[in-house]
Amino acid sequence: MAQPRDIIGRAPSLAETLAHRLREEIASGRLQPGERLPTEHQMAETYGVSRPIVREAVGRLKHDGLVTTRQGAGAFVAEPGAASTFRLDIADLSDKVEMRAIVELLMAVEATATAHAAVRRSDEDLARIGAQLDAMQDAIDRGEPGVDEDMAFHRAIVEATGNPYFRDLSQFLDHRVRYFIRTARANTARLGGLPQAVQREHEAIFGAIGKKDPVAARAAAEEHLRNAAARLAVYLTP
Amino acid sequence: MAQPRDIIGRAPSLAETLAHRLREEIASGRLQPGERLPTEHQMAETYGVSRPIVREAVGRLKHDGLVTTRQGAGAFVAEPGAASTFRLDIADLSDKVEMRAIVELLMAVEATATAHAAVRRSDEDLARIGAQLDAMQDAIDRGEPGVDEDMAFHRAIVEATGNPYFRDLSQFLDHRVRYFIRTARANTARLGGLPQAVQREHEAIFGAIGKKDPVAARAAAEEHLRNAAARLAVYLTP
DNA sequence: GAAGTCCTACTTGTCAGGCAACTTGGTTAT
DNA sequence: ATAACCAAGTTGCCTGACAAGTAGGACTTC
Repeated sequence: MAQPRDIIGRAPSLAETLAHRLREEIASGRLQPGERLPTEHQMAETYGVSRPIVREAVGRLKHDGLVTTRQGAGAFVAEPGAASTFRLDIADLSDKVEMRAIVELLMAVEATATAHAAVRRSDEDLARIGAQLDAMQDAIDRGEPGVDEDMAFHRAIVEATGNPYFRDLSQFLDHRVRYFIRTARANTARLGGLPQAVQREHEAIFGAIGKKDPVAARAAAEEHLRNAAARLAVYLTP
Repeated sequence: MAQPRDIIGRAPSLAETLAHRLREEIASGRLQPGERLPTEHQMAETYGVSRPIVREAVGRLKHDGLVTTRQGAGAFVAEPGAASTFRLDIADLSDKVEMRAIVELLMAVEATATAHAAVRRSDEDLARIGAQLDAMQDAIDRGEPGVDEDMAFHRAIVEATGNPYFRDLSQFLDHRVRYFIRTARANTARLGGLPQAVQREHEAIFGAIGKKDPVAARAAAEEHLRNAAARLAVYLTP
């Protein structure tokens, strides 16, 4: 079986490789929904691996909701939509186009989340957001970049939406973007650009949420993310 | 080891159960990033399962990017942000609140995608979208609900964004919502309500994209999804 | 005494074989 | 013809083992 390299250059396990192949078989439609997969013994033979490896690979697809297994009956590919995971594998971490696409998605989610937060936030939510804003200001005054405080500020906002899926997806994308930047350019700790500029944008967002103005909140969030993307761009290859 | 039931009532595999526990350990912070997990032998003993089961569980976390393993060294929990999958596990399929939260997220993604499509669409994109619109009309004329055509119409739009992440997430959420409705209420084939009403909303979206008007496109998409959510609500428990 | 080298215990990756639980389809008995 | 039954096949799980790689201590050498 072919042994492709992962993004770090390490050889993935046999199970990972086989899972990837099966995933492609399903995605391409060569394995139709409802169709039964070959038995574990057959797959073990055709791919030249042992049965535990096949089990591990099938287990991952099952984990992702792509197949279901019935003891004694076999493994069947699930219908599209049964998949319970959204996979965000980025080909080239340092590619500007890729990063722009991700940030664009983050912008859509977080801008809408901010608008929702403006409408639904309780006074306690607002207080929590304000506290994080102050914490960030304190960090800036101490001369720190305030990365953690920055993240906590945004987290407090998406928490205020009251929609756990918004919160989780937003956090996921946010972490992902920051992580990629960090690995692509390990030098800079200042992810958000000049802290003062970031803080002013944060204050605009906070103000809109305080006034319960969803349109202004969305606009402020979009402006903030647009600027953040522009600041990040300098770290990326053209 | 406790054997919880999954949403369908089947007992998940031991590996799935263990993976879930480890996932919680990480999410809760009891296992800090960079920290080493117990060895497979230790985990096998403490959880009362065999090593292959532990391997399968750890393999899934590795698959999701939550841990990394180094042969001879051990398994280490990755830093937040390294996770490459976004999980969308819904507790209660027929719960109105859950469904509303999901649809709200879908609305954010798809409305923004529609706005982007309006700005960036090529003439070929527009033609493809129009073709799907016509196909849906044909299906309606034949007295069919046109579910597949409906999905194809939306797919053509998100394709036109030129952003694969928008496309994939949109498709994922769309599939997910339709799937849940289908399983929660297996009776109805007409997911979208009256086809004529759906079609009129589709035409509004198409018109806005044709005029390259992002604001109108967003509004039309939001209107469409709001109505779709309202139509779905009758199938759900209060 | 300090530095470098080697070696051993440990950990993960993989394999082989086997038993239990379950499904399925055909066979047999009624 | 129908119902009960059985046997082959499949997944779920386990034990035991070996190979490959890591890490830390012991040993040698300067």
